Amino acid sequence: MQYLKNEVRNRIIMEAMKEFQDRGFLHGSMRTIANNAGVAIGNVYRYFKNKEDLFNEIVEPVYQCFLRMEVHKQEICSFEEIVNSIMEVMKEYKIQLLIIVDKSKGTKYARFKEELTKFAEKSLRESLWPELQEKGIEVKDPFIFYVIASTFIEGLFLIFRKAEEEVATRYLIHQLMILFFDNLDKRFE
Amino acid sequence: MQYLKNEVRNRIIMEAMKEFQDRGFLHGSMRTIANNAGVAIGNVYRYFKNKEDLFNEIVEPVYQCFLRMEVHKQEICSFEEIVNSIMEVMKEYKIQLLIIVDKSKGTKYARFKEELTKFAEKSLRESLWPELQEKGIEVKDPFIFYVIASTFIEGLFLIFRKAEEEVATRYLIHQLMILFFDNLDKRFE
Amino acid sequence: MQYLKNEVRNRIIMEAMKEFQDRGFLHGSMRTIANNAGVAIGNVYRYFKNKEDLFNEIVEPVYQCFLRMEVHKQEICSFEEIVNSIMEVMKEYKIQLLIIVDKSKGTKYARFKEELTKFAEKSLRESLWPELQEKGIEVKDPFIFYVIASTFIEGLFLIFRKAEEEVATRYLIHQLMILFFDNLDKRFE
Amino acid sequence: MQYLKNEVRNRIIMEAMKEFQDRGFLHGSMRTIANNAGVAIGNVYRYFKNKEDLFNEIVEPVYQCFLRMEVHKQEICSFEEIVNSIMEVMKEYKIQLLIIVDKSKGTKYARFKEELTKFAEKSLRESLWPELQEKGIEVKDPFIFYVIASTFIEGLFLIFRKAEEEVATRYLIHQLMILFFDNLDKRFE
DNA sequence: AATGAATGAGCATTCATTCAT
DNA sequence: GATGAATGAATGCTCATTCAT
Repeated sequence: MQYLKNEVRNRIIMEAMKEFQDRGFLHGSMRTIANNAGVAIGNVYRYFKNKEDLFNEIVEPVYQCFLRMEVHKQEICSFEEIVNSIMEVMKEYKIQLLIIVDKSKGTKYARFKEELTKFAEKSLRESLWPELQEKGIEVKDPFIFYVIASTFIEGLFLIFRKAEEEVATRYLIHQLMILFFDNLDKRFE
Repeated sequence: MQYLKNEVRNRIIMEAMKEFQDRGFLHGSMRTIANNAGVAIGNVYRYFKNKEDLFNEIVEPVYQCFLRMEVHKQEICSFEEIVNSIMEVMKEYKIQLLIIVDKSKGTKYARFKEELTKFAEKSLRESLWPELQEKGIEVKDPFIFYVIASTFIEGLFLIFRKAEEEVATRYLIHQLMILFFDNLDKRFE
Repeated sequence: MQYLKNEVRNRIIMEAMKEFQDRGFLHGSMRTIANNAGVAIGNVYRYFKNKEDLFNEIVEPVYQCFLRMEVHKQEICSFEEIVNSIMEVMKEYKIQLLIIVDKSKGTKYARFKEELTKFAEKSLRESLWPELQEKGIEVKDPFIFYVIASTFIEGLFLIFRKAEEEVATRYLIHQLMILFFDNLDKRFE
Repeated sequence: MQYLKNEVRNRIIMEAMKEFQDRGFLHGSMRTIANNAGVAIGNVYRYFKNKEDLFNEIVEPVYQCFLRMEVHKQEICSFEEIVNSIMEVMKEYKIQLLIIVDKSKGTKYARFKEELTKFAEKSLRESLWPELQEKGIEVKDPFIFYVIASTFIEGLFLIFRKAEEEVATRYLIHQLMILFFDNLDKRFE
């Protein structure tokens, strides 16, 4: 580590985030990243082994957060806790989270949103099903739970994408949760 | 030789739909389309100026429906009518609709889902706002209407993507509408 | 197969042979081959899947000959028959043989000369050893058999590399065999 | 700081020898050499102008020996003396000799083995020709002398490459010389 | 004297598009 | 009308070499 190194690394990471955000992993161009970072293409490869590695470097911290979440399933399995976890990650890694969710086709993270959704669905179903059975409500097609989980998560990320200020974000997510889950069981009647 | 021409044209369109559905506009391969259509690659370019044009040809009818919907907004501005329109389009142009929604990255239709959402949002907002104001309910951030519209539309397409049988589809969409809009105003209180 | 095709293919093969002969597989440049063949680089890949495939196309026939030779070991195991086989191949595939022998580093054929040498050594040893034992001659280091086989084969290819006319080639190889093998057993005494 | 400089220089040379021995001039990596020598890559270029120069530095002494041999040809023209010279060089510069012979593709020494062979051939021819003419033996194609020289030298280096112990090496070379040159003239009859 | 970050030409390969036949 | 051979710009990546520190 000599002069500049970290600054250059950061510049590359920043431009890579822009590029992957714009064009996704598959179409993001290493040359474009290098040019925009004001760095020769060869130099990028001093900092990152290859395109996949550069992508991973951006996105791995976010992924690790979710692995940890899955490990602690027992304790935090309530839907609200999942949402809190996501928001926690969001605070620190906004762009990275949006990249792993929207732009990771072609990488090992490609199914991240799907996994996240399945995880959320499971939690949702586990909390809702007993309630509904108690009330004698029959759910004809359980795929609806997946739809709820998926659209809710979509809504969450929509807010994140748009969000610039924390108070507004909190309000929107709070509102979203009310809209989605307040008296949710009654709406199945 | 108009008949022959149309037959070839249709074969190309059909294989293009499969290819774009599978791999999206950006990754869909003209060569693959030509091969699967049993047509020389050069001949594809007699029927369609280029890849974008071929894509447009597939997707434009769906887009036109949407444009018409926008033009007639006075008459069909209720949210339910929008949903009905989408379902109408869906019946005739299922694959095309899913392509324009999911696989149009890299084309001028890339923002279709967004536009559709904005349109739906407007309608939703127009029907909801007066109701809420009557009740003296204040909505701090109207972006929430966009979120509702977007997630609902997401849910709709989720069901379409999954759907194989009409009865199940209808049930799921019915359920979805109840979950999203039943007593929606109360959930803002 | 339309106009020109075979002619172009041959031109590519010919220039590839020159290039691989000059610079070996690893350093031979596809661009150079394309340029010298008067063909766009992309077009080369219509005829050959990749560099390795182009190399194989050149060299595989020669390799097949030797596989056949190994299969028929029982019948043609005498050293002279091996030489005859090599010469047979040489007549048809001179450059190809020299390429597989000298320029195949980086391909699956890289150990071809070594294998050929081992094969020749085995045959030589099997014919020589009994003779020597009969005469009570002790060979302190059997590596000498490998050296004989290897240098002889080297000599063979040297002649091939130089050879332009068949009569001269035949004479040289005849002479080489006399020099190497005439009274070879006596020279161990 | 001459002492320090020489120590570094030697370390570079040593690691370069290993690298060129392993991977040849063309594939040998300056970075690897620098790393293994525990020296910054830039510093290598203070000691050696470029890769070729570093290679030359390793190999030049051996080449000089050969040049001296050529200059003194009047005195040392007998074939045996050439072999002795090679073995002399071998003792001091084993690795360097094997490098210049086997790994110099891409450098000005690429044809070293050929030159050496030509030199040996000349000497061989000069000693053999009169003998043969005396006996009235006609050699149809004098290229055979080149072949003998070349294969013999090949054998020599084969033994050197394999050799680990001096006694075995001496025995093998002795055996080789008998096999190649004992009654060589008779084998032309 | 020494460092290692930076450079950029080079590589094999892909693919939308063109055009001679 | 139709063919598919030909084009060449673009991709990810490597590595000898340079140069600011």
